Amino acid sequence: MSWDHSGSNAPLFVRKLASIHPLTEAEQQGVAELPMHVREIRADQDIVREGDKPSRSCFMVEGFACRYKMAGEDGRRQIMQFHVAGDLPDLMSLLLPVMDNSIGTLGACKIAFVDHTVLRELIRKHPRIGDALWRDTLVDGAVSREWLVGVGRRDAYARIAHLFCELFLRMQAVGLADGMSISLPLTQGEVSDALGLSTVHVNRVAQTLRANDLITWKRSVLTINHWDGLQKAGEFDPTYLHLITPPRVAAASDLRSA
Amino acid sequence: MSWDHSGSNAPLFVRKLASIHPLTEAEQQGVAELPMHVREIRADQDIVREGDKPSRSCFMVEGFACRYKMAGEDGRRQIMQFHVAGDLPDLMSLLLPVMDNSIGTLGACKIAFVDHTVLRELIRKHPRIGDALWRDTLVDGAVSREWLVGVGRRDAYARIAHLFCELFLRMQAVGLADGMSISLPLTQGEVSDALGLSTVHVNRVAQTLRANDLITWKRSVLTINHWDGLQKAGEFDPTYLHLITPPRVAAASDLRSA
DNA sequence: CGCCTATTTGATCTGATTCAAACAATGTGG
DNA sequence: CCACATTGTTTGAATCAGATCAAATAGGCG
Repeated sequence: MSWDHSGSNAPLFVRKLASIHPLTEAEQQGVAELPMHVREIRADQDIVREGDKPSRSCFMVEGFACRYKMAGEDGRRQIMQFHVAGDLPDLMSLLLPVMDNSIGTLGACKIAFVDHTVLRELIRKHPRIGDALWRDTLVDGAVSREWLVGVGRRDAYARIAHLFCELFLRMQAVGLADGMSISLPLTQGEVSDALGLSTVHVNRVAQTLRANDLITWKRSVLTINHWDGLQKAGEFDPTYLHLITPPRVAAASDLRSA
Repeated sequence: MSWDHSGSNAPLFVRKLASIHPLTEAEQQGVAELPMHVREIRADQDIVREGDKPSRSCFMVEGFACRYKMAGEDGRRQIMQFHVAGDLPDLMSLLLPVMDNSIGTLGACKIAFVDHTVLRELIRKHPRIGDALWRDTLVDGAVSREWLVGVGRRDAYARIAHLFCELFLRMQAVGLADGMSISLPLTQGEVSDALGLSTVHVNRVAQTLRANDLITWKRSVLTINHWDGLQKAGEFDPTYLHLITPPRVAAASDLRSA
C-alpha cells in the first residue's frame, strides 16, 4: 500500500481516457498527476459492496474484476460486467452516493484509488475530462444493455461466442491482446454467472465452440481461431463498444503469415 | 408540430431533473427556457434507430416508449427499458455519436426535442445541470443492470413482479400514480419482449400473480393489491432507482381509508 | 503425494417455448 | 348501430433448451 504522486501508473489511465475521448496535452497531464492510492488486492475480494457509500473511485491497473449482484438468499449471482486494466468500475459512485452493486476481484489485482474530491476538482478545471468520464459510464451502460439482449434473446452458444468477441476487442483496445489470444483467467463458473447459465451447460457449449474450431480455451488463455465464425455465432456487432480505434481482427492464419 | 419557447412543457422536465439532482432557481429557469421542438408521434414509430447519428435529444412529455434492440434476423426483440413522461431516452447521443439501440413509441406520445448544441451551451453555463444529466444516464444504466439480474437469475414469476414494482415507483416519482394504480398501456407481447419470455408464458404467470391477489391488470390499468407481497415475489429492492424522494407505498386498504 | 478446486460426462427433470386454436376486445366503415 | 376485421388474450398439448443431481477425472500446488 503506497501513495503515488509520480504518475507511474497513470499512462494506462491516460491512454484509456484518451481512447474514449481525445484529450489535450494539458488535460492528459492533469490526469497523469492525479494523486492515487495504489493497492494490491488478492483474488475474490470485494473492492466495493452493494450499499456502500464510497468517498473515492478506483481504476484498474492490473488483473480481472467483475461487477455483480446477488439475487435472493440462495446464492444466485449475476455478473454484469468483467473489468480489465484501464476500467473505472465504480466511477458511478461520484454521482450516485450509494452503490447498487458490488465490485469484486477475480484474480489478484492492482487497483488505484482516487478521492472523489480530487476527481471533482480535476473535472472542474478540465471539463472535457468530465466528458470523457461521462462517456465512459455511458459505454458501461451500453455493455450492460448488450448483455441484456444476450441473456434475454440469445441461446447459450451465441451468448458465449458474443462474450468472447467482446472481451477480445475490449482487451485489444487497451493493448492486452497478443495476436488473436487474450489472457482470460475466468472459471467456467464465473462465465456461467455472467451469462445466466449453469456451469455444466457452459462446459458443454464451450466444447461445441471448440469442436467447431472457433476457439481454443485452456489454462486461462483464450485464442480465437476464426473471428468471422465466432462473430457470426454470437451475432456480434461492436458498435455498442463505441471504440474510437477500429478493431483489428484477422484470421489466425493471416497473423501467422504477417 | 411547433416551436415552443414559452416553457409550457418545461415544468415536467424541470421537475424530473430536480428530482434527480437538486437545482437552483437560476438553473431551473435555464432548463425551463430551453427552446424545444414538440411533436406528437403515433404508436409504434421509431424516434431514433440503431445506427442513427442524432444532432438532438428528446425528452418524453406524454406516453410510453421503449428502448429496444433486435437480435438476429428472425424478429427476436429485446426491450431494455420502458420510458415514461420526464425521461430522456436518447440523452446518450449527446456524448456517443452513433446510437447503439432504437427508441420506439408504444402508444401515441408527445415528445420534445432539444438540439445538442443548445444542450451543450446550457451545461457549459450551468455545470450542475450537466451533473443532473450525467446522473440520469447513470440511473438508466443501473436499471439495465437490474433487468440483467432479472433475466439472468430470476424466474418468470419474479421477473414480472419486479417489473411492476419498478414501473410503479418510477411513475409515482413523477406523479403518474393514482393511489396504488398506474396506467400501463403495454401488451403482454411487449412485456414478454422486455423480460425475455414468450407471450404465452407471460399470460400464464400474470394469471398466477392475479390468483395470488398481488395485482389487478386489465385494460391498461395496473393496480398493486399487496405491495409487500409483490415486492417479495420480485425480490425487489428500490436502491438501484436512486430516487431522492422515498417511495410512498401502502396496502390498498390503507389508501382507501386515508 | 495428497488436497482442493475446476472440468468433464451421464442421467434425469423442468420451466419455458412452440404450435395451434378459440375467444375477447377494440376499432372501422357502411 | 351492427357486421367485420384486427389485434390482444386465453387455453391446451407437445417439445426442448437448459437446469439439476451425481459422480468421475484432471490440474495446480503446498
